[in-house]
Amino acid sequence: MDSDAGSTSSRASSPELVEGATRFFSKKMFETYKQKQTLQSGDRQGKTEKAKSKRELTEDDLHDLRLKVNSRERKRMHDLNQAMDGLREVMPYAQGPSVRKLSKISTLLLARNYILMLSNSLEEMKKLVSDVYGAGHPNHLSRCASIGPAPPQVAMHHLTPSLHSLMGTATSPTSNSPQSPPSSGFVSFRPPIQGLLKDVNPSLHINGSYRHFPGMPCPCALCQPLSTSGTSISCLSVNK
DNA sequence: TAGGCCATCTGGTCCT
DNA sequence: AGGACCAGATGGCCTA
Repeated sequence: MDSDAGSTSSRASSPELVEGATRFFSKKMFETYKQKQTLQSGDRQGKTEKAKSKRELTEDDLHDLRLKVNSRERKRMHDLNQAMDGLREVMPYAQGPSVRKLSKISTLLLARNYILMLSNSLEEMKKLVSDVYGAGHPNHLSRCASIGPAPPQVAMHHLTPSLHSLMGTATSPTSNSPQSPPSSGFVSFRPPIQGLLKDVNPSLHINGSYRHFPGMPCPCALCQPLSTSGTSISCLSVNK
């Protein structure tokens, strides 16, 4: 039997199962399967070489074949679920043992909206950067723009409201806009910013090795807002 | 208890 | 021929 046949599932939902090596194959299903095989082999008698070779399979061979196919299919679905978990991990929503995980459909819909939101934010930031750099600060441009666009933090202020509007139900599970995923999995909203920024060392930018993340504010001193009031776009303006 | 979600089995189809 | 992919069927678990 395939080594994967013993892989665990988060749910024990199988019907009555045969013991031991055939534990993933229900007795009822196997009986049904045997009956079908008998009928089919009778119907197709002499039709094709393929059918003939199948008829020659013993009951045990058919059973083993079925187990093998089932095992592969289980493994395929487990891989798919792993990928789905990987997607959940990078989605901006509350995660933890006390939080019900997103359903598959919610995960996919949220991922779609998240990608759309990021694309929109990126476009907005590109516009802002081009506007600002159009009347640019020569010194700042020489240090930051050559590495890549250092998005103004004003864009980040737009980010969270955009996410909330796109996800709709993140904080108010009763509303359901067409853009919003089903509300069942949502408890609260966790912006992804902290996680993306946590490994960034602000000092790196000064010596030119800081890597700008698309959509992320530059943490270097040059790019910090001058004050906490108003928009931080001033860090990129010629007035700085 | 109904409905949502899920895991699993299964047969068909397509691809290598 | 064997494997991957897909969709339908089935039944279990959980929640409102």
